[in-house]
Amino acid sequence: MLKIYNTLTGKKEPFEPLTAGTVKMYVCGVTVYDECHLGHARSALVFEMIRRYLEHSGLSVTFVKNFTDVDDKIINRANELKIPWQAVTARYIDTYYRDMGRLGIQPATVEPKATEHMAEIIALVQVLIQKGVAYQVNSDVYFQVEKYGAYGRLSKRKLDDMQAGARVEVDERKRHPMDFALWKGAKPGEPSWDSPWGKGRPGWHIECSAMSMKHLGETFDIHGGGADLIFPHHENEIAQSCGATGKEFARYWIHNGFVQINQEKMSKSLGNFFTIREIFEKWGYREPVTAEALKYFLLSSHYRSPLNFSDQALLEAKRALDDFYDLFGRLEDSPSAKNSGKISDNDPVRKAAKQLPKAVGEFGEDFRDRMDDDFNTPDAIAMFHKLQTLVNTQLRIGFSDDCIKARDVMRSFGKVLGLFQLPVREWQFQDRAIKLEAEHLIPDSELERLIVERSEAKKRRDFARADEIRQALAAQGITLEDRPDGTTRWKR
RNA sequence: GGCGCCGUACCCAAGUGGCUAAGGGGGCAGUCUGCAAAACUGUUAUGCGGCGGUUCGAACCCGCCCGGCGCCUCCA
Repeated sequence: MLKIYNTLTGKKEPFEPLTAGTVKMYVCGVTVYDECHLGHARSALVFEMIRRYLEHSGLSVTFVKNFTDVDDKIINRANELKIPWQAVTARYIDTYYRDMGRLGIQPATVEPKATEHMAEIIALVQVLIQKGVAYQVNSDVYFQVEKYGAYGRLSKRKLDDMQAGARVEVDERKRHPMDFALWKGAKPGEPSWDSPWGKGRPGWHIECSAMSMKHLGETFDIHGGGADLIFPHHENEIAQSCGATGKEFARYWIHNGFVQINQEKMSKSLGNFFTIREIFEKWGYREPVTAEALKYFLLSSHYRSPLNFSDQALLEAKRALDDFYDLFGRLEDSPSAKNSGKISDNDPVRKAAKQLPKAVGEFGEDFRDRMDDDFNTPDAIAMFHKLQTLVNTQLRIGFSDDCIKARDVMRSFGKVLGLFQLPVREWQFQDRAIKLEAEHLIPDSELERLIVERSEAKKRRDFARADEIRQALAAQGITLEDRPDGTTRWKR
């Protein structure tokens, strides 16, 4: 039974979709005024993992992820760049898809844009006015928070508490300082749409209410986003949506934790962020390799925890994956290789290897147990490591079919996490600086020639020459491994 | 000021009432190897920020304290 931590209740709850067998989920996407940074990558990856796991569990998932493409920040950016605001949104929607593509993130089922839902937005604002929970001031429309009794439920705060310390601009036109804009009248030159209140544009939160209700219905299962959206964005979405329909809005609220740099939140305002593009460009590996290292890194801590990013942390992730791909590679190269001569029958290795079939057989169930516990990906990843060790242990004795079964299990369940999907030959093993040099210095044909020469040198016991070749290659980032069957493997 | 989260080994990180506190990295010692590499084995927290309390029993619950972070303003 899947349990999900629900921000609304502050508890892990059994997940029971509204309609058995299906899940309707909405995740706040990006406001397209700048390039995505690692924080966006985490959010995207976390919810992709959740979606995949739900699908893996046999549920049919409708996943909606929006673009907010009208907003003050977009207008500001357009002014800065002296280009039309539509050019800003078009540019950053492109870079969004470029970055998500690099990360290997699939598109959502529906990816609606705010600008394409003006009719729904305006209709929703009208309903709120009719219901008496919103009011018009000149060409603006505000939501009246005091009319919504449960305001503050999601973010666990009271209107009175917020008043006390909030640095709210004094706006005499608002009936309560926390009232927020549903519709903003347009100044000359700003993007605008016709409405009953004159030309204007939607406030920040209303587009998500309109789009989620249009594509998923008035009540749906999961609503997600970064933890910084809890207040005010999601709180206001709930107020608007429930205010309009009188029904429950989203039933489970899922929020991912922040990416941090030196223990501080990565954010635009602090200026301590890395864009996804920067990471891919600076890191030096091919994109699928960098993407997988990022995924491993981001999923190796729980989705709700803060996660400190550093070059070293990413390298650790990369190295962990090296070991998995190395194992996959050894299974492909010569699965018939035997190495059992030196292992006696009562060696502990033999006993340990006996656990492999059981571990393979129970992997699926164990995986489900851990993922069912609020998507415990770090615990799930630990299982992969355990299985990896068991396969390696078995390989010390000799190849068995269970090794292949284990590999298939790892690759198949790895798919849920977006891991272990690359062909081994596309993985890159050595550190990037060395690798970049090596690519230019040694052609494969020359490499093969040296390996043959070394192997001949070894045969005539000319170890000096053999070592000379090994060291020369090592200097260029190529590692040689002599295998039990007499062949030599190399890794860059 | 209000609300909330977190503090587990050298580093990263699971575990939230009950067998010897997962897993990874690193270190050390072995096995294997012509030498290596890789892999495997053992080892590295009588203790989970501190002090009290509840309990037969707590890293896990309660209280206080110390330290860090977040939200309350745009933010994934």
